[in-house]
Amino acid sequence: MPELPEVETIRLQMKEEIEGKKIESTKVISDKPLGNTTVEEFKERVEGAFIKDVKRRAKILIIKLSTGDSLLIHLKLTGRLLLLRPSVPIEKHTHLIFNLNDGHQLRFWDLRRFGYVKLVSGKLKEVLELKKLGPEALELSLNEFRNILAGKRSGKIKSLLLDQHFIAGIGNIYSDEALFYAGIHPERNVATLKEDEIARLHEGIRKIMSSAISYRGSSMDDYVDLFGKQGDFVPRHKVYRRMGKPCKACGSLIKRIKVGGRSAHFCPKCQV
DNA sequence: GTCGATGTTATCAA
DNA sequence: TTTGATAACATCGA
Repeated sequence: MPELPEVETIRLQMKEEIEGKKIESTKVISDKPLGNTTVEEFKERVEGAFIKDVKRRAKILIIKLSTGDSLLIHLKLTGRLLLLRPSVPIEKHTHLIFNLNDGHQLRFWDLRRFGYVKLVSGKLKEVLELKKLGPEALELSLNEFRNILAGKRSGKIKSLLLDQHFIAGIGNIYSDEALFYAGIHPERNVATLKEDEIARLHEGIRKIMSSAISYRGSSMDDYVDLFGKQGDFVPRHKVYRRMGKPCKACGSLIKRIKVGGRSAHFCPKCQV
C-alpha cells in the first residue's frame, strides 16, 4: 500500500541509483502493466533511452527519459520496484525488467496486478491522471488547506483526505494517523471542523508523512523499498491496524469502523 | 472449498 | 452534484 511516503522513499533511492543510467534492453513478462501501449512500441521507445530524472506526483512515479518520453509508474496496492543483480532469480509476479548499462536490473513486481508502467509522450501537463490531482499534501500551506476545506459543504473528513482530487498523496494509513494526531473522529463532517482542528490536521499531515519518509515508509504487507528492505515506520503507528490494542496516549482500546467503504482506525477517547 | 479482508482508483448507478 | 458500490486481481486466514 504505497502512499506518498513510500513512493517518495523509492523515488529518492531511484534518483541516487539509476539517474543518468541507460536502459539497454527490457523484458516484458506481462504486458498488462503497459496499458494501451503494445510491447513492440514500448521496447522501441524505451530501449536505448537514458534516465534523465525521477520525479513524483502524489503516488505516481515519473521517470523522465532522454527521448522526451516519460514512464508513469503507479504501484497501487502491491507494486514493487526493485534494483537487483541479474543473477537474482526472477520471482513470481515479476512483470517487467529493465536492464541498465551498469549491470543492474530494475524490476517491476506486482502481486495483485493493479499497478501500471505507462509510457507517455510529450507534455505531462496534458496527462489526464496527473491533471486531475489535487495539490500535493506536503506542499500545501495552511491557508490553502483551509480554502479547499471551505469549498466543501459536507462529507466525512476521512473520505475527503483519501480523495486524490482534493489532496494528493494521502492513503488509508496516513489519513488515520493524521486524524489521530489532530484528535478528530474520522466521521466528522468537514463543515463542523473548527479553526484549531484544521490547523492541527494540516500540521499532522505534514509531520507524520515527513517522519514516515525519514523512516523509509510503512511496511504493512507488500511494501518494500528499492533494495527490497522493509520500511521502519509501522512501530510508530498510533492507530492504523491497531484495533483492540491500547491507545498509546490514553490506554483506551483502538477501534476500527468502515467509513466510505474503507477501514478507519481511531481512539474513541482521543478522537471525539 | 468458500468467504471476507486487504486498499487504490476508474467507472457506473442511484 | 455527490455519494456509494463495484471491479480490476491474488493471497491469506478463518
